[in-house]
Amino acid sequence: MGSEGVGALTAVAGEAKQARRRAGRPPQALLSSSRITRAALKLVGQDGYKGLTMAALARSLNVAPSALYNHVRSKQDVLLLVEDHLMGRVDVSAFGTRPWAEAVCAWAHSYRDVFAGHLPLIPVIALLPVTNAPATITMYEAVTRGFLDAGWSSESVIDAIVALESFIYGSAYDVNAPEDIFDAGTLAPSAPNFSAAVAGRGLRAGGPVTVPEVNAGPRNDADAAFSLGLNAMIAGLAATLGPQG
Amino acid sequence: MGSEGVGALTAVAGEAKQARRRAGRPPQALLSSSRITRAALKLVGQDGYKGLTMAALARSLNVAPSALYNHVRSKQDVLLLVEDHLMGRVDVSAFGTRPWAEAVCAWAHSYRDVFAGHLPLIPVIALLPVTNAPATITMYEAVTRGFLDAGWSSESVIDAIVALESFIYGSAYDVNAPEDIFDAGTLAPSAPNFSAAVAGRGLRAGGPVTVPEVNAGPRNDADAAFSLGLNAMIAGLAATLGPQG
DNA sequence: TAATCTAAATGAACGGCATTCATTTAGTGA
DNA sequence: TCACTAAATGAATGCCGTTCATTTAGATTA
Repeated sequence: MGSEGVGALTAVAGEAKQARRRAGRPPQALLSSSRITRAALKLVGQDGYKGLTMAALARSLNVAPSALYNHVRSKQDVLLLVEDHLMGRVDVSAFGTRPWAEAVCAWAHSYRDVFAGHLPLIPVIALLPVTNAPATITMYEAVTRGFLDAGWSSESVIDAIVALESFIYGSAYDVNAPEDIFDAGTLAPSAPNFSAAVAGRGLRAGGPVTVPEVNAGPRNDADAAFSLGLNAMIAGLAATLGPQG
Repeated sequence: MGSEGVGALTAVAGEAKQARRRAGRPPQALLSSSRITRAALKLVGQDGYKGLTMAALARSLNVAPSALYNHVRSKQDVLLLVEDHLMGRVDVSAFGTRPWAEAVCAWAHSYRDVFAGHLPLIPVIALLPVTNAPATITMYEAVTRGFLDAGWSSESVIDAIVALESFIYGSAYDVNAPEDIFDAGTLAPSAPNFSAAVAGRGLRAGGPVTVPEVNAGPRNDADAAFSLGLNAMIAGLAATLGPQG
């Protein structure tokens, strides 16, 4: 019964070449939402989202593709599962322990960093209702509390959060932009100011590529633009809050 | 020769049921980048991006799907063509005629409005190099000039533009979010502050759904969040600019 | 306990998709 | 005139998400 029945017909050493399971409901359920979520996340970690296909997901769970549809209505459902799981990794701990501006800053950075590695989920977050996405709702609750505690009115919190989120989503894309995204190529002469500004970008303290270090993972420009925009928006929002409560 | 050869075998009245063209290079080229772009745009206007397939595109141009690949390397190329065309619709005219903050505001609104109807292009804009996207480069040049004229340094313009663009992309998604995106459903009790704030959203001057009018096209909440965030970021950026030039 | 219902698996399809390739034809330059 | 290249057709490929009939096992009910 509990023997897991991993019997290969002729168990060749090592290679987990599973025996073909015969049709019909198995004694122990092979699939569940959380198993599917974990497998999907693992697949994405290996091959990215191009590797996340229903067939590959099924194979990684040692199951026929059609079996997935007993637990999930569509591939979108899988994406929603993954999205909600990842939302649990967004750090909201600064709300309640740090002042509002700092907390927003920490939350936003964490949020962006989590989803910069999961761009195909952004349309899912931005467009799908949060119903049945418990971790997502938990995150929103924590952030809302942080805003209310800082003096925000109930009527304007959501707009402020949405504005910040919009910026975060766009910034997550930017993290994945190639280094030469603003390379005008042969058309550079027709856009002299722009080209010069692109060339002069990152002439910041610390230099551009002067210090290779370990090459700093993602692009450094993206971080600079993110910090600039985030600080600006936080300051601007704080100013909005000030006069009228 | 120049007769266009639209000869149906038995020309039944009206219905443009084209005769099958025989294989081989036609006397007059049937395709070009601009024809492909226009056809793609028309298709998208009719059926949205789900309707934009290479097969449908070919059919609308009265051509075999494989013929497209003589003018375009991939479907991504088609998307890039469309993207660059649309970028020409983004209004940059306020730069040079209005003060910086106003110009940025007008540009950002126009930018968001154009691409809110073309969400699948956002990954294309955000991730693909601008090389060979002349209208896009032209847009950036105008915006860069506007920033430089307002006193921005060449080293920080691009970061500021990228920050604003990130916000714009995210906001374009938000325009398309369903009304009930923040509906927590059965989990609402577990997130009381959030749920209350969602319910209290849009209790602004003018009311929420009090005045149906023509139902105002896209969601009103999206506009409120966009304005709030945009004004905040513009104010914050202007403050950054002030002290250090 | 027997009969029925439902949950969860298989495996064979399906239609749609982007893309490739061999082939054909027409213009172009040596 | 002859090669070369550009631009079309049409058949084929492989992948992908999804559906459906079928099978088996557990759960519920008579």
